[in-house]
Amino acid sequence: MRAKNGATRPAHGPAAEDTRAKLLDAAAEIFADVGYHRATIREICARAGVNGALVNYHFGDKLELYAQTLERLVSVARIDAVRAALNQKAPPETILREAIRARLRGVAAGDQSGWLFRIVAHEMTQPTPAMTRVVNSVLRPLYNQVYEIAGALIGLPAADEQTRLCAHSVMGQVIIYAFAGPVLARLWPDMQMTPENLDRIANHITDFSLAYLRQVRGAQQLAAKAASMRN
Amino acid sequence: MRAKNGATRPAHGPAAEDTRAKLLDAAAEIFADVGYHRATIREICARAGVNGALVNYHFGDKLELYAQTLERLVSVARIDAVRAALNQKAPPETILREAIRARLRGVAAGDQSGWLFRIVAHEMTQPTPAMTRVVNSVLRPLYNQVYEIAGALIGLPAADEQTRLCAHSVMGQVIIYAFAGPVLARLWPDMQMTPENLDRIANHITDFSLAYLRQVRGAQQLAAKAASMRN
Amino acid sequence: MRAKNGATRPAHGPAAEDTRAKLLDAAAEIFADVGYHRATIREICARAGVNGALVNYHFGDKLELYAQTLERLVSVARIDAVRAALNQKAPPETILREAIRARLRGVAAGDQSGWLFRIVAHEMTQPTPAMTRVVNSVLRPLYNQVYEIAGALIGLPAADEQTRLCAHSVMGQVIIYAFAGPVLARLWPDMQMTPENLDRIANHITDFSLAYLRQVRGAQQLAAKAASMRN
Amino acid sequence: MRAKNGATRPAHGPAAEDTRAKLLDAAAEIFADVGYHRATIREICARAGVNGALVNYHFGDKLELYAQTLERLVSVARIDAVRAALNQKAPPETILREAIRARLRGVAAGDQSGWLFRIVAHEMTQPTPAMTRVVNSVLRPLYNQVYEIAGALIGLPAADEQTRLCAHSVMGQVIIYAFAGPVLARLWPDMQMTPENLDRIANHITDFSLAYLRQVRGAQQLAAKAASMRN
DNA sequence: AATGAATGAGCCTTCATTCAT
DNA sequence: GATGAATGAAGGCTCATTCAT
Repeated sequence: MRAKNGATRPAHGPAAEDTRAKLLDAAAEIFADVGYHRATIREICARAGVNGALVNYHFGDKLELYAQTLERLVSVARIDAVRAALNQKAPPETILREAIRARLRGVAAGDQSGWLFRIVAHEMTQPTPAMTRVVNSVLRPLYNQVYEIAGALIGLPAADEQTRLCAHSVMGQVIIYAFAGPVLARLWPDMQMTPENLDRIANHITDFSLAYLRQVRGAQQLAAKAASMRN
Repeated sequence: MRAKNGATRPAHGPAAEDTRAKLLDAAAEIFADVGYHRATIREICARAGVNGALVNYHFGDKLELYAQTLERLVSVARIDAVRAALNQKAPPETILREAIRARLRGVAAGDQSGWLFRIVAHEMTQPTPAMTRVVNSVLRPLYNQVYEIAGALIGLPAADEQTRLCAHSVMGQVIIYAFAGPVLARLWPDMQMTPENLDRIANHITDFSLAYLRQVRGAQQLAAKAASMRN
Repeated sequence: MRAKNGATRPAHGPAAEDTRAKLLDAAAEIFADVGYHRATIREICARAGVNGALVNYHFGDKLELYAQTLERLVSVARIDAVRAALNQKAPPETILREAIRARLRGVAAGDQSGWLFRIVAHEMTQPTPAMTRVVNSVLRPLYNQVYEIAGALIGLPAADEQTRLCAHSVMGQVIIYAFAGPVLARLWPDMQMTPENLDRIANHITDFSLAYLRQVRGAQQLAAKAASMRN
Repeated sequence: MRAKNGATRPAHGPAAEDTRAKLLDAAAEIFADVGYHRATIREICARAGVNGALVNYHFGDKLELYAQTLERLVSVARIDAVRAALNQKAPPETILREAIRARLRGVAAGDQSGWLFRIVAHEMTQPTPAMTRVVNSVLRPLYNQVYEIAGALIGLPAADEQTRLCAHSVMGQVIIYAFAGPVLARLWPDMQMTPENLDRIANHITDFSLAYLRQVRGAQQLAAKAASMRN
């Protein structure tokens, strides 16, 4: 009835599902707090209020718990993203602004919405054996999404190097708030992470980025026109 | 003979000073690599080539070693910064470009130049009890420096909120490369962190940032002129 | 509903009997493979294809499962032995050769025929609390059988000390192959335990033993004749 | 200062050597008793009267402690063997008798002399990752020694298959007493393992074996003579 | 009769720290 | 000043066993 490799999970009843959910919740919170390596199974079980051997019973080992915690957060995030994408026939600049705002809000909220992002932050400085999975299932989709938006804004393919550099510039501005929660709070005490302030930050990041993106788009259009006139 | 809190250190001669230096060097390298929590005293002593009990003898405990490692890196960095500032009568745009380039190079270099920055990156995701000291002695000066440059570029005081937001935007773009070494390598395999590529990235970040900064400066100058005309 | 000591077993119908049988089969195989201590209930249940709690339900604990596994193997072996004895009006030398051959084949065969012998081998180096039962129900009958054969061959009572020593000599030669599977394979790689080689080994052991046994019988007969002449 | 792989041992002072010796003694006794897998570091340290983390400090891990325990026992045994071989200009039959007697005495003695043999017995039924080392350093020399004696007795090379089978027959008779200590005691309570009884057993095994060995030698000599006459 | 779930003890190992010389 | 040795507290994991349906 082990679950190693995630290959064969126990057929589980409602009671087990409840315990698993409690564990995954507690794990997500603690992994987001201190990362994979510093998180202890004991503490996760304690926070979940269950016996310390149940991680092994339900997930096989710590790494599998971590992986499934990630998967769960990813699937939740994906659902949110889809829902968000549905009503986005808006122009790409608006999409960018909304995406940045949404991400920042998630970061600051103590709840589930920011956990994934903070876990990724830990994974970046302290890679785990699950790094490949994290990259493929979390980071790559996230980056691809930003590549698309950036590409649309500057009129270049998503795979273009300039597109990527722009995407990284946008991501970097956002990610720093995901990383640096407690540190920023001490460094910058007069800037509480209230919803209002977060919105101002989000707007700033958007404006900051658009200044360059529009400039590139303009140059791009000029070059395209010149090329078409030459033909 | 304990040294906790730096209060009472063992009386020391030149031999002790040498050992301390070796330990601080080794510690800086390892703390930069894996952060405070994953670093082990054993490995630090091994790399320093000294007995495993000497950290406790000279520094009292691991945390104090960490703190003094930071202090040392900070003082070195300060000296470098001062030296760098001396021959910088250059325009602020050039200073910005050079600062970004230097920071990025330090990140990728295995040597001392990036250690402090990488330790700060770890501290952001995994704060230690020394966080306050890190913030005050490392991050605040670093940010102040960037505030100054950004303020000069946009024609606003360093303490202005918009100046700060701009500084954070610049920092964020740089910091992501300090964090994400192994992850970025997997995510973006065709972009090796060679010196050439790093320079291209540095230039991109500078251009990306300047687009907005110049725009703000322009608006600022217009507003100032309008204000002066009104008077 | 506990079954410790075999005293109070759960009342059972045919379904239960089937489960018990599957468990006893799986247990025999695994106990023969790795012995009592290294065998895990989980693996036994997995091989039996039943729920992991059923060992405790049907047998109370691991030790009782072990004991009943032994009892079952013993009773099977006894039936076989009786059947074998029926068509053995052969001379004792032939019986000895056949017995040795059968035992050796059982040792190498993955099947049921060698399980009991291999469990006894484990019990010898790693006695369990069931040792007394093993000795009384398995080893003593086995040895008695060999005592009889040896006694018949040398013309002395089964209980005679010399008979016993001879029996041990025969047993020892056979048992080493029951023990030492993997080790012998590494020590003596060119001697694969194929059926042909096992038969050669069996014949060697028989010849080796008969050389002494016949010699004793000869001396015995001489002594008897001398004694009868004296009377 | 770790000792993993046995490659780099700490340079150690007398105090450490004492602790190591206590640990190796306790380990040998317990490994001989219950084998590698069932032995616990806790119990070994308890019997040695030292802290439970010292196995790790001095040996790195349990397996390395096991390996060094073996090495030590082997070297002691080798010294004894050499000493024994020195005054053996005796005929091979005498050597055989003495070898068997010595081995049996070691088996029954509660002391160091039998530990190695009993550990090997465990290794045979429960191979450890150190099996290769055990085979090469303990079993192979032991077997080679017996091969030599057996070859000398029957006039065939040590590597001949018949020589090997004979050697195994001799070994098997001895080994059973090494294996089966507690079991034999219960099976055969009237045969206490007193020195006198052990000597009688040793003599029996020798006589039992010589009966066949002499017979083979005789046949061998006849065959050789016949061959030489034909030429 | 059976099952999934839960439990607690125990094991090996790692680590920062302390002791004695 | 420095060293080897020693210590105790966790940490992850396994296992036999028990509980509640």
